[in-house]
Amino acid sequence: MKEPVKIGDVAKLAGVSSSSVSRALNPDRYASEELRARVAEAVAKLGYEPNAFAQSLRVQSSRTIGCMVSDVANPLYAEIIGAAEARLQEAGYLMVVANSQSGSRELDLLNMFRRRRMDGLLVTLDDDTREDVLAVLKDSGVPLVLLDRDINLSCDRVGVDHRQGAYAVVSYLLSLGHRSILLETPSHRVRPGRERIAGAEAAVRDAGLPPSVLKVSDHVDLSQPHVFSDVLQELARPSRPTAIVTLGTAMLAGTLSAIEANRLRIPEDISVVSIGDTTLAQFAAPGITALRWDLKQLGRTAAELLIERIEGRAGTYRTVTFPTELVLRRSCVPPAELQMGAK
Amino acid sequence: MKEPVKIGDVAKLAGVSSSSVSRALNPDRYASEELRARVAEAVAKLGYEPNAFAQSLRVQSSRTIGCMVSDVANPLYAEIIGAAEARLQEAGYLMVVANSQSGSRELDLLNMFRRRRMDGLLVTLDDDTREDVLAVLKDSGVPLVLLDRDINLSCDRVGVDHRQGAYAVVSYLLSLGHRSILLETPSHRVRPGRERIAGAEAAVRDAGLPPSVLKVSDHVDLSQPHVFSDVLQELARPSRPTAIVTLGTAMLAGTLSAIEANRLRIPEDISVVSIGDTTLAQFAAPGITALRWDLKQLGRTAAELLIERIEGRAGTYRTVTFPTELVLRRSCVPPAELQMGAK
DNA sequence: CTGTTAGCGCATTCAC
DNA sequence: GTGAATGCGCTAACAG
Repeated sequence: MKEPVKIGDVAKLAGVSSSSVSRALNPDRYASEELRARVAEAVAKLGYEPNAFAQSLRVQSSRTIGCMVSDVANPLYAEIIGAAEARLQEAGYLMVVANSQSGSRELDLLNMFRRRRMDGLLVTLDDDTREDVLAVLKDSGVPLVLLDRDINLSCDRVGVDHRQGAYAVVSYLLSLGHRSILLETPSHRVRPGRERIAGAEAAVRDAGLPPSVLKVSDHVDLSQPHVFSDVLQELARPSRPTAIVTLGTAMLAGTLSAIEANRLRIPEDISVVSIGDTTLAQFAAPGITALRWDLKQLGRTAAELLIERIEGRAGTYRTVTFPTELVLRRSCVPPAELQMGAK
Repeated sequence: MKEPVKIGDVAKLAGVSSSSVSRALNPDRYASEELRARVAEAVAKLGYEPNAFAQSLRVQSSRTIGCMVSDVANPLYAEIIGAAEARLQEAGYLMVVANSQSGSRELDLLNMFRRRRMDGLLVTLDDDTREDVLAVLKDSGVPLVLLDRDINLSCDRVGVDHRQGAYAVVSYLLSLGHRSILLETPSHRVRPGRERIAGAEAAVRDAGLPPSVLKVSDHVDLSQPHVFSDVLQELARPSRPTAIVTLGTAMLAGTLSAIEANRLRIPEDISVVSIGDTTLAQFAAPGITALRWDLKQLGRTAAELLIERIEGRAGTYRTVTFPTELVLRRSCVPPAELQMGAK
């Protein structure tokens, strides 16, 4: 391997004390121009990089933030993380990212973060109601930004207006004449699930229709095979849904497979709406009407709030909620019994 | 915030010295059962978490590995990263992930990693040929696993057999009768690009056909809009391709958009193959024939190689290459002029 | 088996 | 403006 060059080596080469090197390297501290120049030269020659541990130990700040999500590979998260990381980089922070494996590792990970004295946390829990996780989070002692979660904690939040979004989606389907709608969503254990369900139910209510119009199937396991078998089952019922609303991730893939397996055609036999405008929704056959929101902006904002809080530039806790927009494609038409013309 | 409890506090409460606490907390070190018990109790009562900086400073190991990719949100990377992170977690490592923003930040990030004394690196460069980046990598002094890159460095590697894959894809298209194939791929600045191009060219050669059968369009910008306009242009030529091969990421999305914008039908008017079996390829209209490889296994293996190397259990440098498999779907048929029957 | 001492590499007092 | 001493929290020698 290599020799780790330390501040003393630089000092020796530059013919100054190590405190001078430290000062020369720190922009907002006294140091003559000449000293800075000599130090810079020595640093370059030696390829010196300060040891961040020693710095952190001294300064009590790691310039690292921890990010915990249930699954990094979920495209909805990946986009957010990418944008957040970019913003953090600009501000000189590094980001640690950790999969909580659908919640099972949340406690361990949070403790890991604590040991490393993360300056801040970007978190999306797998279950808003787990008291033990909440407790750890509460006395973690560092700024926290919640990603689309709603737990009883003093912290900043960014989220999506899923309620309004689901309301819009379901209203749209009702207006087309659908009276048997299946909503496939993550469970009410997390905010998006709860809000979505509430929004969908409100739409039915406001339309003066009975609750039975809406069937909610909420999942903890969001994987493609799991959703596949669930939708398959729903399609097998005598009163099968005429429209399905589902997340635009692997859940949409599972749903589309199940529809295909049943030899149903979209939209003639069944309408589909994707929650989240993924490339999958855009290019599926046919294009899937989707609820869109700005993932990049969300990630960036989360990072922004966190940075401001860490650097003491933030006041009262803020909640930024992003609106959604319904993108119409060809996957939705009135239910078969209302369709006129050919067939 | 909160009071940071340190080892001394635990020692005091347990009525022992801080070295005893340290020992009691470290499994492979002498300590009586009674001591361990008392310390454990004090730790629990105080909610003590050792300061990882102090530990790292002392032990000269961060138990953190740095991962740098051009874009975390690229589903092909996201999957790999997720799997690698899971394996690293098992081994007690945390993973820092950083976007190199298509290469522009590689140098900075590598230096950041060095400051933090990462125990190992998982890296995929944006350009295999940049000498400055290579130099930094070379004397980074820590174990490195290259993800599908091929640079002149002593390190472990995991990769995909893109050459064989591209060979298979192009051979297949040629066998269908295509004589004008467009390959959309990342540039020859990176291994996958080079290998792919070489494999495709070999397939043409081995079929005894002239090189002009294959048109390679290699990109540095892999974004959807960029590929869209490129493909649009290619489709506008008098001798437009009868088959397109493209990456299954945003590039595929861009390609499909361009085809759609041209009102061409897949596969009647044009055949399409996706390199990488993404959900997009699976559910596009119609299903896109795709080249598949095991991303999860690749990520996991990368982590594995790195861990073994860090822990001194590795000998000579290894290169693990994953095979590809062609998944046939409905997006490929003989070119229009060879099709019989209707139309 | 346990307590005492020292030092990991750096930033920061305090003198000069 | 710069150098000498001190300590961030921890683990590893060394004694006992």
